[in-house]
Amino acid sequence: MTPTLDDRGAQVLRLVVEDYIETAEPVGSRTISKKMGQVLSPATIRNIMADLEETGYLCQPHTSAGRIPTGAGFRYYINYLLARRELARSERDLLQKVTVEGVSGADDVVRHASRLLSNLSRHACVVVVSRYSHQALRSISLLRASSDRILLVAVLQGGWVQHRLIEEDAGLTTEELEKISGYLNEMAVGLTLPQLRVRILNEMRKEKARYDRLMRKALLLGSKALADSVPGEVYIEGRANILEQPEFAEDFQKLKRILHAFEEKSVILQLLDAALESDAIQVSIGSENPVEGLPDISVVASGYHQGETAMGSIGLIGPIRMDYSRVIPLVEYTAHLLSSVLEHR
Amino acid sequence: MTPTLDDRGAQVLRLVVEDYIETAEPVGSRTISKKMGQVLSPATIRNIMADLEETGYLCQPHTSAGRIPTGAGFRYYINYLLARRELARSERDLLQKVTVEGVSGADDVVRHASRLLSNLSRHACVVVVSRYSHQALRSISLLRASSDRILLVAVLQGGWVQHRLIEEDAGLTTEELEKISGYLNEMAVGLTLPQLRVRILNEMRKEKARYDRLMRKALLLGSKALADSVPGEVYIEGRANILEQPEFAEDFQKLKRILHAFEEKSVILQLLDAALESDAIQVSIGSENPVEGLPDISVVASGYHQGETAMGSIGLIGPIRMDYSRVIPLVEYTAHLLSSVLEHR
DNA sequence: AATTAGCACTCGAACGGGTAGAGTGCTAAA
DNA sequence: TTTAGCACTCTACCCGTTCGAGTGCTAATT
Repeated sequence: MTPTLDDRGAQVLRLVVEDYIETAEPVGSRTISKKMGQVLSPATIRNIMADLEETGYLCQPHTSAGRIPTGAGFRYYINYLLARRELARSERDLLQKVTVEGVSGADDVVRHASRLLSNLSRHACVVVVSRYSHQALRSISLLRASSDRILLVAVLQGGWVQHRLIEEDAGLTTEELEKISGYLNEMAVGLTLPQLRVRILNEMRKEKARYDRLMRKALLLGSKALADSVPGEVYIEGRANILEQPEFAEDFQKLKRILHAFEEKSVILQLLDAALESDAIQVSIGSENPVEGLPDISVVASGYHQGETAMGSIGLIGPIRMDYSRVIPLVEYTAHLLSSVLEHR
Repeated sequence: MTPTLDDRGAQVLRLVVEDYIETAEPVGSRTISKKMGQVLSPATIRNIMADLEETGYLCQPHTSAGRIPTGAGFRYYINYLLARRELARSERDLLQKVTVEGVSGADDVVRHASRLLSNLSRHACVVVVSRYSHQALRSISLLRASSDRILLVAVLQGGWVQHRLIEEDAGLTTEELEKISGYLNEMAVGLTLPQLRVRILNEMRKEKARYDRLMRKALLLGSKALADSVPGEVYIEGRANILEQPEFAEDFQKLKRILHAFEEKSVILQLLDAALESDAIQVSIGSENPVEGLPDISVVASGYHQGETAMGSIGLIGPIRMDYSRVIPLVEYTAHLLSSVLEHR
């Protein structure tokens, strides 16, 4: 599929991409010639660049400017030319420390990781926790919250806690509540929330004929609590990093589109969707990303999991001109870290 | 203190402010003359405006431009000249509906309100929930979260739920846990979280001499859970509205400062701090606000409460040139709404 | 056959002058 | 006290010029 380049072409492409990542300016033949130690003259480079332009890897913003990489150029770079710059020991330690230390719930873990990742990368970091619903239940408890409200607390496999208030007028005594709790627990443990929901609906059909008032109550409360599906959470840290990118500072329209996107949970979810199920890094460059109307950003994301279950994804959002050689190892490491920290919860 | 203006001066000031709020452009004498139905000629208006400039209510960005109001000008306008534009019935209904409907926890209530308020006002809306710690406890429960973690769930007066995971290696049985729960509950009910903390520390001192193992455990767990103070929450909705303001679209530096501020919880807390204790609307104009380095924004905020307890504040953040006549009633109504909705939780 | 020097060409950014227009302040008349 | 009149000021905008970076092409060189 992708046309393969000869060595020289590849090297020039690599240098152009890397220079452009660094400067955000079109790259000229002279610059590349210098970077190669003047093994080839600017004129030769020009010929090579003209070829690269024909192949679709480079383009010119206008006739008398240098070249900038196209989406395809970046794609080729990432697929074949990228030299990963692994994290420094100190960075790994920092991430590890911050992620583990002084945080209690699994929610805190991902938030801390996100914050730090955005700081280290100087890009906006997004974490999606979408798969509460894939985690098995460890326990369910019902607590009285007020005279007409009951609090259902669900502890999931691995540190996630969900709670929900249910309206409930029939004055249940503490003992009854405990009994109901017990019923629900018996049904629930080991199931996921959606599975529990289905089970409750089934039981309700059977139960109609039966007599146990409390069991009926248990089913009713359970079905109320699970009526709406479990929402995912989206945390975004370091949005303001977007402002530091010259391409967005100069083009206000692009900036607006991006910052608007950050306000819409659904858009963010779409952007990171591809990474959800996979443990491998997903990179979507510019118009490759699944959201129409955001052709100017790249997303580098990876799923993270808890035991066998995919739990969500973490990713960076920045300009197409991201420093992939650094950003990819960063995201990768953080995702692995999350997975391993969460495993022991 | 504040110099009082004669009728004409006040009217001109009012018209200048209102025109400037609308257009974001310096206002000329001709415009004002027209707005007054040409009762006075531009030349006269110029004299009046020159007076207003001397008094410090207006200023000129440069010699041959119209006038724009100073901070003091806005302050005078808000204190003495503002004509409130009350909300339409439909808006009140909408706010009421969205705030009450389909939400369960008190947290949801404020978030929904915030979102809607930002939409109605077209400004960024901030809600602070800082006073969990002022709410009395209704109940405390301990649940086993995993083999080495216990989940403490605290239900506060009025729909707020706090939970925290505590590391705990000594394998406690369910019965023991229940008993400990009971101990804590006895101590806790009716106290606020900080009060409970103090009480636990006191009891610990006394308890040292005594013998009850479970009671000691209860105190230990309680003190662990309450070690760090209760954090407040800050929700920001509609940040992107800032981008629609011409003054920020044109001045990138200002924009950056504001969006950076949104990333720092502490800055936001400072901005809304004055509103916390008070039920009355607080307006801080430009450099009046307590945060250095944000002289270009105004904050219109009000506290909201639950029963007798101040719970937090809700406010709008926008350019100095906000439409106060509309924004003030909006915030006021929403804050009252929050207070009344939360009261019945 | 590949490379390169040389050169004409193109385009954008930066600079400067000139103009139009909005708005002012001042003065003198009403 | 108000206002008409007028000179003045300043900005925004347009336009032409220049400068420089970078190109493509061609012909000479290796």
